[in-house]
Amino acid sequence: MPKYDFAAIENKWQAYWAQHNTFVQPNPGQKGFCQGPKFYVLDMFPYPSGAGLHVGHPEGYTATDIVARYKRARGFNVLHPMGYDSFGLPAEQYAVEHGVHPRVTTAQNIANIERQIKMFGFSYDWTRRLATTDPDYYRWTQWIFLQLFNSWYDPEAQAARPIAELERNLLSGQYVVDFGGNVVPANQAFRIPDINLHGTRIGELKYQELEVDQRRRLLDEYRLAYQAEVPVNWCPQLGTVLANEEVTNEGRSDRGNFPVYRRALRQWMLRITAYAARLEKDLDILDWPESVKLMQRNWIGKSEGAEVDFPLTTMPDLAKWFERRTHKGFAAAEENQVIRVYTTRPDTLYGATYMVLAPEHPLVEEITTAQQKPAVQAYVAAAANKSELERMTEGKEKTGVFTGAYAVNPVTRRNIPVWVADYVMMGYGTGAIMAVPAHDTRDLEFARKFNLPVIQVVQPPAGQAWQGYVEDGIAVNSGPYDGLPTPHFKAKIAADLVASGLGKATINYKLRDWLFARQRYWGEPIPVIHCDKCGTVPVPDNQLPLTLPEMDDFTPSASEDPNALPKPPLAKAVAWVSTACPACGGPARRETNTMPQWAGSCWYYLRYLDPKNASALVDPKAEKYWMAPGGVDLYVGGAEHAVLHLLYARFWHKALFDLGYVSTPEPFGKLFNQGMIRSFAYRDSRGVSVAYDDVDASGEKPRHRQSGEVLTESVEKMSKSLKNVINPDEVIAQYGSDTFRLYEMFMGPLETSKPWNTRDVPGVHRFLNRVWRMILGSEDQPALLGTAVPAVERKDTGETPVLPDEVERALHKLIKKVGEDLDSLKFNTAIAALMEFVNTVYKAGTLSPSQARRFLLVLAPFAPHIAEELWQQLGGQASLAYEPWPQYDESLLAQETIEIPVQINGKLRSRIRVAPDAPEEAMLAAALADEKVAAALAGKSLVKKIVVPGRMVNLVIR
RNA sequence: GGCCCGGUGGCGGAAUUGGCAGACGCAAGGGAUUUAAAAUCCCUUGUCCCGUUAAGGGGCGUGCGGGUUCGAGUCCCGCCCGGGCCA
Repeated sequence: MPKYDFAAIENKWQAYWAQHNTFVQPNPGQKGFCQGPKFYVLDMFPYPSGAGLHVGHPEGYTATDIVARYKRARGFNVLHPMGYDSFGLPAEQYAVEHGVHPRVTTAQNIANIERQIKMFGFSYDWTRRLATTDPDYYRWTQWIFLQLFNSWYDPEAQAARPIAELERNLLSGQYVVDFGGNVVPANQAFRIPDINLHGTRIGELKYQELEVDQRRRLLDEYRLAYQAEVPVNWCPQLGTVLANEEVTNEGRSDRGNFPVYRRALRQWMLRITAYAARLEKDLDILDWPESVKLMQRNWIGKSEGAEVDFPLTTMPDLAKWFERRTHKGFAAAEENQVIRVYTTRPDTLYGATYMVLAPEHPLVEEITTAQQKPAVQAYVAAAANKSELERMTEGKEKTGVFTGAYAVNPVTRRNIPVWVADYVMMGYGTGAIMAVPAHDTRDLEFARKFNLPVIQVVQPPAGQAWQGYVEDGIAVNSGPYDGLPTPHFKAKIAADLVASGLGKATINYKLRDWLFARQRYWGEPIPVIHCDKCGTVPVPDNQLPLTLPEMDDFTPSASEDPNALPKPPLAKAVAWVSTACPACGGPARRETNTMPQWAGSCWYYLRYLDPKNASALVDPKAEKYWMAPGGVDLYVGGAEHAVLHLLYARFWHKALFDLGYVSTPEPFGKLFNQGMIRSFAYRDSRGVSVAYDDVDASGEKPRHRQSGEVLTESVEKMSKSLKNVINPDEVIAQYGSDTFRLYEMFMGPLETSKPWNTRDVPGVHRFLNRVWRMILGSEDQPALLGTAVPAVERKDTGETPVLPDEVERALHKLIKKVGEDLDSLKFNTAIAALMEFVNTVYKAGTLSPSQARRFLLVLAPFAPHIAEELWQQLGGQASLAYEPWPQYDESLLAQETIEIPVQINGKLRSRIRVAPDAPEEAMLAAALADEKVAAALAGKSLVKKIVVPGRMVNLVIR
């Protein structure tokens, strides 16, 4: 009989599957589609780096492939696609360093990574393959961007709506524009303060009363994709702005380690903040790891508190102002001469002894006294250079400057000083705070440093110091509120603030709008055109995709000068930039920023559904079939995407949902994070890393192969510098991909991080060899496969039925166990069960052809190549991929008798055999009849008897 | 500093969620087969003690200390260590 020649077998079956289109899955309405339930199982697609795959990639891919194959056997139509996230900074950097066009390197990298992926024999439907750099793909990325550009978030509908609707509502007078430039429903307009600083009535404006360019700017302010002057991480030497996560803790660029500066630059933004509430709330309906939900919740950062207005002492006729507020209520927009703060602790209002404005706060300039001006200006200028991270870091010495101005604490009516300090962020809340040093850590540090008063307003539980106590307690020094517990106080004062028109309960989010522009070449061009006459105009639909211009020099303009302005590489493509305005036909300029790397991955799961559609991003019929009701049925990937990718994709999906392009509120119903595969790293006494191949691990302690020196061993992330990277190509060459798949799944639970141990690989390989010999035998060993059939299979021949043999029973147990384990993604224990079954067969010495075939069907999801080959050897005419999953018979699993432990005083003393369904009394009787138990009981009194039917007996004696 | 995971033999890890701790695999040891080796097959293997050998028997064991319970790897309290996220 032939040996198990894994290389030949794996090549043969991979070619077979490709030739026969075994895993091509048609859409509803297409040729070959069969009605049935669907299962969409998705991998986080890889970034095709020059280094190719590492062993972490195939871990998730193998898990999803096993599920995909299992679900096919269970009769599902399975969507299992793969593609490439191929735009982005690393490709461009690589291209710059090697002097090749990114398109070329990207194509090479994709070819290499696809070759590697195909070695594993994954059952992807390769006809659905996509890359985010394909113009056919990013045409629709650009299209979605324009949908966002052409939409606004309607606060009444709580949904994205076409911007044309907003304009219609403004024209009809349903909405008006208040003097702060905000769109307000007309029926709420009376809330707008109708007196300005100079005492003249200004009221609200009708849209029609605005100039044309004012109207345009107003609408632009409300788009989901908009431009704004925002503080960004500007890295002149890379020539681009960076996302926060691309900046190190030291305030340098992740790539290249160049200095990064805070600059206010005009940038494209996406209004993800409009979706904060829904992104937070809908986490509840998702079957995701709690840790990921928690991270998203923290990132969104929902907090409940209150906005409170503090008038400045320069307010003319303060008493009148308070009186007016009582009549008119809380102002919708901020008023002049008033500082509006956001606080999560309105119950500490009586302890507010000073206020702080963020350095960027517009009031800083206005309220600073002449005397304080130089100091404040210098401070604001210095703060502008600091990164947010630097400013937020706790424990850092607090800094700040007094503005010279005073505000009135609205409840104590005392004057309190207004400071400017960089520990307050403009982007959070209102950019201003009331400081309660007694009960806020940062305020206390600040107050101590600048000698500001500290007043206790919360009584902590006995034994705790009140200074710096930030938890809930009982109110003190708070006038009429004294004695109230914190939660009651919060509720009461919120109502009271509303009544006096001084504040209102507010929900606030930490989430910021998404900076959506990079000064880069290798990204999707933002499809808009700037016209001096018409403003920002979208590229017309029929001109999409807007492709990247051919350029020889796509390096960004780097500069040592921190004040240099961004010059995106696309600006150098002069002919491409200059174009005609689609609206007026006049001369106009193309946008030269490109989209960030996250853009393409925000919606790729939708394009897989209908990847070749030229007239829509996805056909609605295909979308409904594959996505309804809960979206992707299983999404597997690394935890590093817990926040950003998954949050951005959810945001786009919700916007597309609002606009009617998708039918589910969430994209990914079930998410699973695979753990990281790490590996042993070895260092010698000098701390120098020693390569895996140079380590002799056969002795007590790992030693250097050449020098014999004892090495220290640790488990680390795989990295070049630690010389502990495992290359999947080599493992597959030596053992085959079935072994590789099996090993990665056998290492431990999918979700935990585990160390790769090459020494363990032969173990699973040995198992596959045992399977092979079990069915086909070897040169010097006959196969265990016999022609005899077990009793259950003989039933219909009329012979006397005998009890099912142990192999048959073991097989039913196996089928049940593997099914259950696959449903809960416990691959390691499923494989252990497969091994146990084979061990049983070796002990029994025989199995029938039918048993062998059923075993192969259960093995197939894990090790598909060997399963197909043996299936064919047993007479199978076609691939087993669509053979139904074998059934098991519960009654065969029931055993005649089971062994039950008997404990005396909680210690195991004996075992008895009883029927599985033996009643308590029978179990007790059997236990008491046991020799050892009787011996233990002799001379003692039985105090208590605990009998758990089918499980155990415990006797308490004294 | 806060929050969230985790800590089980020489190693990776099992353990119907409160009911026989250590499934399965690796490594190690012994045996069979072989001229020999590889491969293969079978057996042993948490640890300590008693038993001359033996059959047997017992104590201790899931990071540490306490608690709840007839019974704790699993639940509660306090600590130690490792990882992740946020600061």
